[in-house]
Amino acid sequence: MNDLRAECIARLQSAGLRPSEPRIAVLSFLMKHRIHPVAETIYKSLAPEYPTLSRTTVYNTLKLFEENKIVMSLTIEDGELRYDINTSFHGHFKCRKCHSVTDIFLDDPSTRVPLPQNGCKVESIHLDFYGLCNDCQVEA
Amino acid sequence: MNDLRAECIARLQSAGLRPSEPRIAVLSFLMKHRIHPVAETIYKSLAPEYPTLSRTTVYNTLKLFEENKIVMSLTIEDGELRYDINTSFHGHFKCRKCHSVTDIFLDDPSTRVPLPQNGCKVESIHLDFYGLCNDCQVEA
DNA sequence: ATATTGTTTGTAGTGATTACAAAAATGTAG
DNA sequence: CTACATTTTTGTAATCACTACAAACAATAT
Repeated sequence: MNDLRAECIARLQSAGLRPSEPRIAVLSFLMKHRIHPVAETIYKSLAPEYPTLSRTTVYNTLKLFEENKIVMSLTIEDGELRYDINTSFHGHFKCRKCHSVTDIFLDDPSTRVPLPQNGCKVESIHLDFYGLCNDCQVEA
Repeated sequence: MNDLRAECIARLQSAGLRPSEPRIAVLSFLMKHRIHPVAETIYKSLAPEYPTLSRTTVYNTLKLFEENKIVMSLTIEDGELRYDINTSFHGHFKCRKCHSVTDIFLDDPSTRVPLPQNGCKVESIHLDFYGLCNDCQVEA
């Protein structure tokens, strides 16, 4: 179980960030639970184990991670900023019933996602799908 | 200039909505200015001509339009819900400098956008590009 | 040890959106 | 036309995610 912790520490250090307890905790959560959580989810999950942890710290830490390319943020739906530990290009699917967000991996995204042909300089791409996930189709 | 007004009225009626003045005004704005505006932009723009118009009415009207498939909403960036009068599938480009949002049309989206292969039922797709638009590259 | 810098915390604020209930407008039945 | 019902609009207050800020705390350097 300390493999994860050690990996998080190494990852923080190689990004030039001090491996403080809150940072390790947030990063561990993201590594362990690949659910594209919002800040509040992380805070609620960590609060019991880290009683002094502040909501603000979670927000700050996530922003710091994003600036340092440790995570990327997702704006799949308005009013909730989600975070993804996987920074390589892939799509996302959000279920309108259970609200879960899952990764959609594409074999060769560079050839399959059409790019704008109007001369603008594309720096990042978001591909989001909405609908009903496997589980929710059954009960729908 | 009354062509637009007449068209808006017809469009509202065919959606089963009463063509009230605020509804015509909001719809006309969306038809005329294809800038994917947020509610506030529409409100600020219409307020001078319709002094009694309420911000709430703009929000309500946009939500009503969306429910009736007259517009679609875009969550390109968190904290701002934009509205698009073009409900057919196309992508969007948002410039990080001037914040403008432009349409990206794709020749044959169904064949070019990769779909999830995991059995989930896709009901809508959002394809968003971020970067520098033509104009902003020059001054960058 | 002390100064300096970096990190965390709690509170208060912001800004977009929504809830709600009253007021106004519109439609309908007698 | 008039009275009543329904729909639409309005303004205020509330909500919710997020951020600003400054104090408290921790780590590191001199």
